[in-house]
Amino acid sequence: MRRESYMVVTRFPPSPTGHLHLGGARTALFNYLFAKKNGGRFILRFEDTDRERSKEEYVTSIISALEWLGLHWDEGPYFQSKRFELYQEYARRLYEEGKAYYCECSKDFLEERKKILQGHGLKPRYEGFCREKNLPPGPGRALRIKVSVDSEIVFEDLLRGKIVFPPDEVDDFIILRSDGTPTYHFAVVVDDITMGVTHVIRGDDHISNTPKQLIIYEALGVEPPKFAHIPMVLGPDGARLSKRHGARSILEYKEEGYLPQAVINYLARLGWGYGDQEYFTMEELIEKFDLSRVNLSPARFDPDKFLAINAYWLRAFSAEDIYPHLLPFISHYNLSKYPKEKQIEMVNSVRVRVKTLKELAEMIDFYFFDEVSFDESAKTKALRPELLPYLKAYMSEIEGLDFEDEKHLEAHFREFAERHSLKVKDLAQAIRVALTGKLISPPLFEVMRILGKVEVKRRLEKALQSI
RNA sequence: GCCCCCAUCGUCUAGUGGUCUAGGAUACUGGCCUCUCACGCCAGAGACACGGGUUCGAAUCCCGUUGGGGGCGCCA
Repeated sequence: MRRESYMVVTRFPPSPTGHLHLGGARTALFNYLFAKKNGGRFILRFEDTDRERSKEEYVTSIISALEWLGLHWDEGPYFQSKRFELYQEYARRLYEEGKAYYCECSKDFLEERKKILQGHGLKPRYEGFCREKNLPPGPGRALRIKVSVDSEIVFEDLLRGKIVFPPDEVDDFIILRSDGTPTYHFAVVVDDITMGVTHVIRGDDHISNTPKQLIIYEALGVEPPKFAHIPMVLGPDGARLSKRHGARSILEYKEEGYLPQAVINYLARLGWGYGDQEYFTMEELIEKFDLSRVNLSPARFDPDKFLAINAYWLRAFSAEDIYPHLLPFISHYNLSKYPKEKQIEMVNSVRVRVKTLKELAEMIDFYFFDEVSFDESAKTKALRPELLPYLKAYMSEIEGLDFEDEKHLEAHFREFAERHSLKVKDLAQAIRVALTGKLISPPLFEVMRILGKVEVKRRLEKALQSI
């Protein structure tokens, strides 16, 4: 019989007990990239065997985060909660083959034994009380796998090479809870087998779990997949990611004005490098991603660098590409005030000055004001009374200027300043505040051109009245 | 406590025994540019955790120490 042609299959198996955070997103990304790079399939599977903690809202939020990032799955989403019969079938097989047995030990009793063992400085483990009892299934009985390992447990990690565990590392652990639901390790293995997963790329916090899963593969008589344990993402303080920093939902970064491209780029560079290259599009990542270049040590999340990468993509993309992402941030502005081409020009003029879409939106808000709202300190600083006569003179002169021509506006402005022995800077700042309400704005003549002659005159007049 | 993983500038990394007086990015400092703020450009400061080996030669290989991370559930 001919074997089916070899195809790479990876999966991302979040448990819907929280939002998708940076660590999870990076695991998803690496699995996605590896699959795409090798022309394989990428599966999404929700590990929701813990019905207590699993929430529908997290399923929804994880899915939209993945979609926003552009991490499209080829199969799924599967839900373990809908596959219980399958796990029970596999478990029954092990039981019938004598590779698993029912255990009637109570949780309290087990808890007590654990404490005693720990008290003796031993690793807490199940001591096999029910192993030889030959108990049939029954209420309150959990199914344990019979573990008899007489040599070291070894597996070849794609990144780290051989990883060796002592023979007594694993005890007779539970694969089916007393309520008949599967435990994590068992469900994962059955799923990976039935879904044809060839490469398991996951956080290195799973290294210590791998022996258990290897034992299940062995009992089931199935060749295990290849494993690649990638280092975890740590918080800026080097501790585990917590709510305070990176454990925030990916969707929160979306709301703060990060581009999906920036998130992908930042995540890719956390624990992976490609020479001196810093910026990658998804296409480039798919082309260049390689497990052998994945770092082995945990990486800290650095908000500054993340921001810098976002700022880079804000500059690198065209204003047209950025615009759709910006829309949600400016939707409450009076957008009908300007045609889309002018809005695009606004984006163009400020995108090098901001680091997020949110900041971008804030920087162009003045264009849409009916009444300029002044920053008081800016006003006192720049709109000084002694400038009043000059501003009036300037206002009367702009009547004859071509506002479509920035160069023309600027030339006249400089000439005007010189004629009145004014510093260009002083006059510019005064007009800037008059038009925008702020000390910081896009280049003045660009602002004037986009605003148009009528609006500029109107705003100048208003400002002069208030001095 | 037991077991596992890891170790280059503050941070992310390049580096796979000689090309390393260790490169890039970010953050920081100074300068240039300049109508503001940015962008950009130039310059500066900043690291191979420590101790033993192996080798003619080690950031690169081995061992130990220290430090960091993770696992040890009828959670995932």
